[in-house]
Amino acid sequence: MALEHAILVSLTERAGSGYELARRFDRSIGFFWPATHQQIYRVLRRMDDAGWITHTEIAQDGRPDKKVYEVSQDGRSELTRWLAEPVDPALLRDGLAVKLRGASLGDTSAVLREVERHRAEHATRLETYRSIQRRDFPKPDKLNGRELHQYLVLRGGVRAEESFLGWCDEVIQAMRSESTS
Amino acid sequence: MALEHAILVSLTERAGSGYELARRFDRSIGFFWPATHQQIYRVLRRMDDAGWITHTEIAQDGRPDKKVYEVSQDGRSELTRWLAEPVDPALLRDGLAVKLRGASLGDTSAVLREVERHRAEHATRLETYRSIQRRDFPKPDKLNGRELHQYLVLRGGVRAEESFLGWCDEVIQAMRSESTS
DNA sequence: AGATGCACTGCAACTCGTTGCATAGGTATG
DNA sequence: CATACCTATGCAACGAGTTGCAGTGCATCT
Repeated sequence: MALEHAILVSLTERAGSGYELARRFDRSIGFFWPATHQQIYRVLRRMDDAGWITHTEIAQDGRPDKKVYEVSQDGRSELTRWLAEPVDPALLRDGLAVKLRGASLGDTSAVLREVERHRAEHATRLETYRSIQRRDFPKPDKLNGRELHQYLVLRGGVRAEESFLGWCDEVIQAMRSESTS
Repeated sequence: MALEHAILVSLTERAGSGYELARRFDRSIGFFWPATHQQIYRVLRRMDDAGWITHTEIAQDGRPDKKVYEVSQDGRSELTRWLAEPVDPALLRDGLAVKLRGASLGDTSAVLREVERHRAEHATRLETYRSIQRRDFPKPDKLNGRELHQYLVLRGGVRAEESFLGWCDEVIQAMRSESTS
């Protein structure tokens, strides 16, 4: 019961087709709530049936018609209702931690290489978030309302990636000095 | 394809019944790979069918018989195979971030209270991890092998919760000073 | 000319994960 | 004495999420 709400938030900011939503998820809200185009299409249909959104078919030449969705009054009510309701705190679910815990039952150096690979991946994501921050929020002190909230969400991403990165470094260092001792 | 492996890691450390595994998940490995008893029972059966584990039925009086599972040779091979294979870096999936992004479409102060609630929850988890660290790993410099790896996993939990906590504080501060300006 | 890729929607089949319930005797709490 | 929780396993039903495939037509690369 939450992809619905992520879509409502995104569609309230701007109407769009399923495809456009999927692109947006790849670039922004999906950093914190990942979803594939398949999930999005299915949920859009369900939301349409429930009356939370309406669509307008737009004929295009050269490519298939698209359905542009908008949030209805019912959808807006549902969104405000949900905003006032508690959500579960984010749970970690990290395969790398499981591997690390089992590392001594297999090839420890392969696990170490895996940690190094994850380190690189997290560094890339961190750089992505930081460049968005530089581009869209150069003066964070001046923000308020929706822009402030978007900035704060991005800060969460930056902090999470910094934390992962620091952890990878700690693990790499500990495992290296162990194997040479 | 990963709860299997978390179970293999846990069962390799010690044999146990489905119920015991579910308790263990609540207290340790499940911090990084949550699972309910239902999931665990179902996956145990599948793993048993695949020959990765074997079970011994143990009659008990006063309570139902239990099946104690052990990792087989095939299970050990599967585990080492998996350890050498890449896993996807952990994805965030945080309902609070979605709410924050939509905060200005509803009751902003309700969202702020929600952030405060999450802050308290993360502080509790952090204290849990820290007390495990104090109890089980008072001298982290001396560790190696399996114990070192367990310690490092716990460090990941500590870092993640510290990061969430810091984020909550940043959000709370920014939202409070906005509403009074 | 042929291959690849993008824009756009969607079906089908599957696994993963959650929730509610059932059973059954035990022990602890009020 | 009643209520509730603990141990222990499991079914049934549902919703969430993934993967593979399919079709159309234009644009771009080789």
